[in-house]
Amino acid sequence: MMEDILLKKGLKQTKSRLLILDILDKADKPLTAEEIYRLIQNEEDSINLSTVYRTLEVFLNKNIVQIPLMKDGNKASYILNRDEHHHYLVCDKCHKMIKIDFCPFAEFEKQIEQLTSFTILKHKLELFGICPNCQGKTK
Amino acid sequence: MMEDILLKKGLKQTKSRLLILDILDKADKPLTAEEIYRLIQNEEDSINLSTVYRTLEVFLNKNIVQIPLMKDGNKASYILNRDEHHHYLVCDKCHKMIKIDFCPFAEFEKQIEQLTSFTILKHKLELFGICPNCQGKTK
DNA sequence: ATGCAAATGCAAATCATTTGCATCTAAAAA
DNA sequence: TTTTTAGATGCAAATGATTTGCATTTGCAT
Repeated sequence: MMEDILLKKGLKQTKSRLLILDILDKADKPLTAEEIYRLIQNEEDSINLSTVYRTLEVFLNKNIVQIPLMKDGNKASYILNRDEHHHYLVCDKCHKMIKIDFCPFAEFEKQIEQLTSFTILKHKLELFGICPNCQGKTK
Repeated sequence: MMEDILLKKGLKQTKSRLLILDILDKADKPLTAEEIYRLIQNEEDSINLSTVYRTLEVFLNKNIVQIPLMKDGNKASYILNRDEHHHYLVCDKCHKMIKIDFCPFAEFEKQIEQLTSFTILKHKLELFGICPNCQGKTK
């Protein structure tokens, strides 16, 4: 389960880390540091916002989380690193976000490696469009 | 040419705008506001950093520029919106950045539209890896 | 040439994120 | 189990990117 990951990565098991892992595990969308902080406050527990930032930084270095996109283009948002690979599609009007469970870039990456001699480690893809609800609306 | 774009978009022709357009036109990599500001200072001309930000915001709204990626994950960087479509590959070690001139996303886009009922307007793809020079180096 | 809306410079404000430092705590050592 | 200590946390202040208020200037339509 989720808690074991701290042991596996050689990290101390602290209240903050367990809370943040739990929040991320339950989330189905990327969350910003601020959002994680607020969600933890909602559960009567309380940890400091800098602790959230510091914890996320540790998790990032240990590959426990990743930042698939910048919310509103300016806030890092985090998801747990699961084995699945997916991307997000965001509505330009209402900002609704949905997960896209497949990705056509595996093939592409090989081509790029041959072309550039880089070793490709990862990619970030963000999709933007208009959701069904907002289509037809003026603005 | 480049200058006409202001007329076409119904924007006043000012020194700042022309300078910024010129810098972006000559650039072969995305530039941050700060970088544009510095490059303009180097050419003996001088405009204010807030003007750079305000100008880029106007250009963004008029689709004259786009932000293909966040430099170092935290600074918006801008390129001119040309008709070509491309992406960038960044070395995780030395941060060298190269342009990738093709993108297999067109077919994928249709599938996503059918799957989600969204209308896809654009996508951002960032590639990360290790460049030939840095391969084999320890850190 | 004139007038005005829009653009600019400058300084201060804002917002996300980071950091210094004193204190606390998980987990290794005794 | 108690002791020890490196690492984690809280709090407040600092930082860095970006935005904004306001007085002044400038492009361009009349």
